[in-house]
Amino acid sequence: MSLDSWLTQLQSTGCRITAARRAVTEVMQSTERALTPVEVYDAARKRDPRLGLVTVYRTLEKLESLGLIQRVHHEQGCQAFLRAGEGHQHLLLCERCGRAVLFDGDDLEALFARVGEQTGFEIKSHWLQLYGLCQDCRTDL
Amino acid sequence: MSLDSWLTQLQSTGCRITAARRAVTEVMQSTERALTPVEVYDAARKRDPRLGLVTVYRTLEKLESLGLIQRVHHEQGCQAFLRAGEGHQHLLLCERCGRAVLFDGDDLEALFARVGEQTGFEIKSHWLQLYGLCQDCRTDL
DNA sequence: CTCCATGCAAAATATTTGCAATTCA
DNA sequence: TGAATTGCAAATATTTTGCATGGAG
Repeated sequence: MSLDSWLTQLQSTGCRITAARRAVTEVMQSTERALTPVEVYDAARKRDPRLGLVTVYRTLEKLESLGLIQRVHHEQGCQAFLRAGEGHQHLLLCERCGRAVLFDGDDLEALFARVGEQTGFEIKSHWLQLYGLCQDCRTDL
Repeated sequence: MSLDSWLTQLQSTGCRITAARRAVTEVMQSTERALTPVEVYDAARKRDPRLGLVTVYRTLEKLESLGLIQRVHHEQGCQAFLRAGEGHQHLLLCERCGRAVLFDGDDLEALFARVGEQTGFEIKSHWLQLYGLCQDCRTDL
């Protein structure tokens, strides 16, 4: 997914393309790690120095509602955002460097069926995140 | 796990058993839903009207560090707490009434092995929550 | 009697809202 | 041009900290 694709999607929902949105979008598009609003703010100000933190919040909200970015949940906090996966993808996060990787998790259906049966619940959605050490950090210790 | 068991565990780490801790513990022990600090505060004040919100925060922190309660993550927020599962248990939450159920998730090992192999990560831990409708809410719609 | 624990008030964070000025289309 | 967007300041919400008092052991 390219920058233009994200901007086009923003535009197609009636948004105008501004310097602020372009800066935030570029940052979120290119990061390997989940970023907090303030981190996005700091990074995006290098592209658009007039950018305000409030606009970062508003733009992140917009990108999230379009499904282009997702919130990443962590022990230490749940304010960080990352580009979203496509389809049934889940997050794998490096505990040391923060790098995030998406992986497919199609083979969870059997588990859901079993749990649904055992509990009487109708399973609607799920949420899975894995934590570990990425290849670089493993060899780097 | 009984109330006394939780209090004993608190005591064994050097904590004194006070009215405040007893009230918060009783609330967390008996709830079917994840509760925010303020919800705990409101419920626990019925048992100990002099209780302050700050003490609720401090007691929840203590219970969490003992592994007796866990934080529950939600789209709407991640401040709610619930009793913790034992062993490899995960959360199943009803989207309508909030009821929480724990289920075993031992059969995720194969998935982790596959993902580890594909990504080069050494998987250390994971985090899974399911969402759906509980039996009551299904028939109740 | 001795500390640990408490509640209050205030500080520190994090996020949202109101609004006049700006700017994209 | 005109409505959407912005940044600022201020309001809210959430969580943490300092400190004098109170209470468990």
